[in-house]
Amino acid sequence: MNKPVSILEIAQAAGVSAATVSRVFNQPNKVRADTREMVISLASQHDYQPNSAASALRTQRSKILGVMLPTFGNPVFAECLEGIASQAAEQGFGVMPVTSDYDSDRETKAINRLLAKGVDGMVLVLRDPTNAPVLTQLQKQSVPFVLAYNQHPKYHCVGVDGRSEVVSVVERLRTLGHRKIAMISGLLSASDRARQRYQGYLSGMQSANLAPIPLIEVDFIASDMLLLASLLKQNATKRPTALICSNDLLAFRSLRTATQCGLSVPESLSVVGFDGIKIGQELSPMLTTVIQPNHDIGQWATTLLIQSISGQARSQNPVTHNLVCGFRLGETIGSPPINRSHQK
Amino acid sequence: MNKPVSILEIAQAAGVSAATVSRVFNQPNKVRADTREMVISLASQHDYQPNSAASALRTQRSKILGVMLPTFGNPVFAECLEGIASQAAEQGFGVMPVTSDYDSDRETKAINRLLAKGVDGMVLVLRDPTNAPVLTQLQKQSVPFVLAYNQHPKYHCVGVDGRSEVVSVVERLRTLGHRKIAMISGLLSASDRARQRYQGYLSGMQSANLAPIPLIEVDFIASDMLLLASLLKQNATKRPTALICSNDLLAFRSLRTATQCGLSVPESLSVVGFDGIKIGQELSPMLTTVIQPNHDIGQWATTLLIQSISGQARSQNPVTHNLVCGFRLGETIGSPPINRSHQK
DNA sequence: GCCCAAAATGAAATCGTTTTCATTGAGTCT
DNA sequence: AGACTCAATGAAAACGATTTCATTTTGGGC
Repeated sequence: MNKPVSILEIAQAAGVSAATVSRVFNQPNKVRADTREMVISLASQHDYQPNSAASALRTQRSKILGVMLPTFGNPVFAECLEGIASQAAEQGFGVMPVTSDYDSDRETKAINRLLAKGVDGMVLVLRDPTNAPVLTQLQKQSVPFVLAYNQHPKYHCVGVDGRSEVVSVVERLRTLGHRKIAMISGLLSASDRARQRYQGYLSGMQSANLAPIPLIEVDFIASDMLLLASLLKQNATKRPTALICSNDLLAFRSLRTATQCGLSVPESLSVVGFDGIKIGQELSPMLTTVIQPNHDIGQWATTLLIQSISGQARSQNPVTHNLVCGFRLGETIGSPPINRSHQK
Repeated sequence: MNKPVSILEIAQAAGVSAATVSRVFNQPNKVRADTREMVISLASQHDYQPNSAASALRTQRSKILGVMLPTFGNPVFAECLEGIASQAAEQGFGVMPVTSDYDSDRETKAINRLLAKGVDGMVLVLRDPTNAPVLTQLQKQSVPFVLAYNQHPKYHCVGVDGRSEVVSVVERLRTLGHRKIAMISGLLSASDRARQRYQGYLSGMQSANLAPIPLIEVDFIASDMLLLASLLKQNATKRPTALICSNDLLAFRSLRTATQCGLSVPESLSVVGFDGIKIGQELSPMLTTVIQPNHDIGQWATTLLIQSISGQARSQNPVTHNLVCGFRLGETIGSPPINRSHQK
């Protein structure tokens, strides 16, 4: 019903040209102080808001950032999105998120949807950046993007060094006395992060001089915790005394599986997660886990992205920021049970 | 580097006018089949994508929906957002979410940011729609919106009937033999949903002929579970045998508090949540809770919103959809402990 | 073969900004 | 006072689609 006021009406009311009004908002220092103030007060009186479509059309900038995440359901990405959105808002950008559900085809489609909406750039969390033809397409169209959580030498990346973090976890468990340390993960083929963390496990075990146990790889969708269950049901001399979980959600499942197998945590089994999602600290026992700075990852990725959009980037070269993780010493780890059968 | 192709170039390549190309995409039946096909193939050959800003400017429709949520961190809203985004995408809309962190001022600012970006309408989850002047502002500017989770007779709403759901919970507990049933909630002043659920508690207790216990009201931000703790530390004849939590996150905290007070769940205390967030079923004990159809709420709200944007709404009158909730019978409720001191 | 209605197409105006380029005016220096 | 510089402003041309209105085709009926 109410038509929004245009820049012309403000110009008319102020007795200046549209150009001047435009300058008041975009290059205020180019306008004499008194006219500037009059225009501003007039504009706010009339509730003037520059039409974003017109502005986008003229400047070829929508001031919208695309964001692609696997899902909003995992608090890791929800927290990250919060970081992205707040930083973007700070700088006058809006964000448009889409989800891929860990599926390559959907990733491509989702990115194309973002492209169709004319975003100025994107923050992407990919299933696996190694062979993602969509990235070269983006480069060809010269759409700026930053990868979050992923690692790739040729692109801007913001994340954590999952490998070394897991190495520390192994060390820590080793220090507590654990020698049979297992790892459980989602499908390695579905995530470069999972692979990275697994590398950390292998290399941590090696430097600790311990024999690695074959990875327990589960399809996250199906609730097949059977593998883990059968491992945990072995007798005490065979079964692992500690379990490193590739992510917190998996850790929750593992805790439940352990309980169902009659193992108490941390007395009979130590469990460590990876992600540091907040809910973990509300539970009993409180989850011990590596805390990723999800909010900061989002924030940094956004800052970097906006820089490369506005061409303020120091260099053209891809930049990788690995932020440091925290560690939450919860209630799910302890010393391994003493083994009466005293196997050397 | 690569400039995107415009409609003119396609028109030129096809030997037709821009108008025809436009029609091919917007009113295909108005174009002869053979020219239509030639244009389509040419367009896809050249990777033509209509410029969204130009289209938005001309049609005065951005095809973007604003979404305001309290936070992404609560899986309830994350799941809802997923529903919104998928439904929006289905209909060719993008979504632009912002968060208010349960703060009224931020709500207003967030909504203004959405307005500045030129969204076609909004899905809003408000702290409390009762006195939200921002809504009348939206009406005055005739920006369509739909409330999710909130209830208000004058606006479109999609949510659940929290009141009657809690009544059922009380009944259920009563059937199990509970008579001392308490409720814990976030600040009532901060959420109409919390009030609604509390009403359900009161009215459920009344029809069950039980004396209600004063509400345990906690500020969610501060981790003051002390009130609950002191209640639970009373002796067995005084303390409640069942606790209804106004939301799942609070239920997790309560479970932890109970454990810390030395009460086992469900043997000494039954706990019921409200929300049905997925993580609840991964835990031990699995949380018993009312399952809100979060995804569907988002989906419906979006459908309704798009209808009222495109003027297909059946009537002008505000519509309220209350979707039915499910119930997850987890492992946190049971019969109350037998009280030896046999108080009548 | 001709006429007419209906279908298909095109020319041009329009959406509301931003920005270039030209112009005016005010101040400075000799 | 005259010449010149620099700041402040305005007129008008984009940006790329959609849509109205006029014009051309097409096809049917006789």
